[in-house]
Amino acid sequence: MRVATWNVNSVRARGDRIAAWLERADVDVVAIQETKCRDDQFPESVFTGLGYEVAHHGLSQWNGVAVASRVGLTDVQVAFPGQPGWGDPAAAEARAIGATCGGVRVWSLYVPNGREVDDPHYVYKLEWLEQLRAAARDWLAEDPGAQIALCGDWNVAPEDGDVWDMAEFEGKTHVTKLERDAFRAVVEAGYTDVVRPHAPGPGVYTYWDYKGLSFPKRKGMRIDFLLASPALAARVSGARIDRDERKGKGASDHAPVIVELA
DNA sequence: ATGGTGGTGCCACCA
Repeated sequence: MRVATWNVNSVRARGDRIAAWLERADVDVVAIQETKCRDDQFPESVFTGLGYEVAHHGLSQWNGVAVASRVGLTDVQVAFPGQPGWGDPAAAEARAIGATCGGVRVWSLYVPNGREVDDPHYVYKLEWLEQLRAAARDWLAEDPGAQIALCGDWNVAPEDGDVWDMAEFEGKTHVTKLERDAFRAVVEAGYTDVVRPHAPGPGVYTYWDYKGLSFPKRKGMRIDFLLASPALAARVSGARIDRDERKGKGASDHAPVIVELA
């Protein structure tokens, strides 16, 4: 079985490209982030036309997450328990959806960006990661043998080698100690980054800004991860970042990340 | 040498 995570940066602007990638990559399950649409705008046929079932959660033109699967899709859950909200009054944004696919509990997660270190969105980001950690810890406490995949755009570069130049990130988000601590806390709750051993850095990225020719200049960041519970991590036989999908006209600014399960 | 979205016809917001 093959499971992927991909921030598509608009499912409507990239329907053809997503369909072509699904055919090429031959994945069984894909967790998608940044669909940038409401449920009533979601182009289901992109997925159903290729034999996938799909569950989407989108509330506006911002955020939006989905899980598509051709190995079954049941027990769809929108938001994780305790997921923090944003706004006044605080309301959960469309940043998390879970579904069981082929025996694996798949979560598609879009961690808040944080914007600037002195921005309220940064505090929100840290709280969001902390509550995700608590929820993920509880899932494993309930069933230590559960196969759980925490897939998504984490908006954190956990290691210095996960950005092209640490000097350029002085005082910036994605690399601060608090963000890295929050990410590591999820790992320490029992969830392993199963891609890094198969795609070691430094200089191995999943995201390249559209601005300033970042991709050809190899100025990227590794911020998309698939973290696996112990029972799922034990099944991982390979993983790769599909850097080629970042090439050409109409690409998302994120590359898909693919994990192979035995 | 940025791109997506939505409300308006270029600009604001988000990344």
